[in-house]
Amino acid sequence: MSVEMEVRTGKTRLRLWLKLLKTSNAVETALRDRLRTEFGTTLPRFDVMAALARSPEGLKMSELSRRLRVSNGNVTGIVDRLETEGHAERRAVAGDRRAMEVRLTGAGRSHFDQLAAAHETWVNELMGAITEDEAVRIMEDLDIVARDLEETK
Amino acid sequence: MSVEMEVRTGKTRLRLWLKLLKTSNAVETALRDRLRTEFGTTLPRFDVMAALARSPEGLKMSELSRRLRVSNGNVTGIVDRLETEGHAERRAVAGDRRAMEVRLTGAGRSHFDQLAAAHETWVNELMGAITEDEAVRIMEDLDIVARDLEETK
DNA sequence: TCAGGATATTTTAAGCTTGAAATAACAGGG
DNA sequence: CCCTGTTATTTCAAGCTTAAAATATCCTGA
Repeated sequence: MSVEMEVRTGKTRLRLWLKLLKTSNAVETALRDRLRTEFGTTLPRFDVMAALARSPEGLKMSELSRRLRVSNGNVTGIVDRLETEGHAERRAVAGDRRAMEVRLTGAGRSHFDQLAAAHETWVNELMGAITEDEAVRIMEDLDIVARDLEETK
Repeated sequence: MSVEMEVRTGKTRLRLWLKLLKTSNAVETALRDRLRTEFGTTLPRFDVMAALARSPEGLKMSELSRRLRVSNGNVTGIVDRLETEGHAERRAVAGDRRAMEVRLTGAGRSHFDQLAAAHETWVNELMGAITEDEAVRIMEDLDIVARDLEETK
């Protein structure tokens, strides 16, 4: 590859990254706004509830932290708020006094079901411009980026 | 389109969104970490410096806020820190006592040049898996999503 | 001129985020 | 049984982020 080509490739990737960032921030902001105005909640709380909804038997704080790829201290604060709202609860883990198991309450579960339905509708609407084939193609590309990143780390 | 197709399309778009979010968060985290460990700075400060670097004549706070699409109050805090570091400075605007013009200092400019070079290298490395053609294709798709979003808003 | 609306910026309160330090409890070897 | 290293969680300090309120200034039409 010529020097000129390398330079162009470089700039193209930088441009791609900037557009990727801008678009995903814009979509994320739209979702955040709707969660806030229509349901009075936040994306982090939604993410935690989604993880809990997938594990009705409950998850330990550290497991939640690992799955969501956020710090332990972060999860503490978000679960605190969910607990205050009555959407989640902590319970002691039998046989390990260090650990706490978190699960959705009944109210949390029905609240989440509403959120999840609205969320899926919004995403379909926001990403409506992308065809099924393109979506698959892009996901394959992103998979490689994500895998490279995982390996490097 | 059949009901089954619609359902599948929906799930594909949701999956695409989740992957898009995950990948861009992962890339962003990698960039953040490197800015922190190698240069002791942050992505928001880098973004502000990048905007200032493009306008050597200076930018008003509100103009900075508009270009970066972040709140006014946010810009206030970031510029405060850049100023403390000696990388940016505020100056009164002739003829409008409400406004402040921000610009990079000499030190800020040379610091930014280093950051920008490293940043471009990192992005090339992180996005290396994507070919030039694919990059162009994805950018076109994302453009439509971004444009739809802009219109809706 | 001056009242009222618009504009520029900062302040404030609340929440999210991290990395690092602090607590507490567990588990295994000696 | 105790020492030591590990694991689970919380606390802390700092920074980013927003929306909304507060300040200060500008501008325009009556």
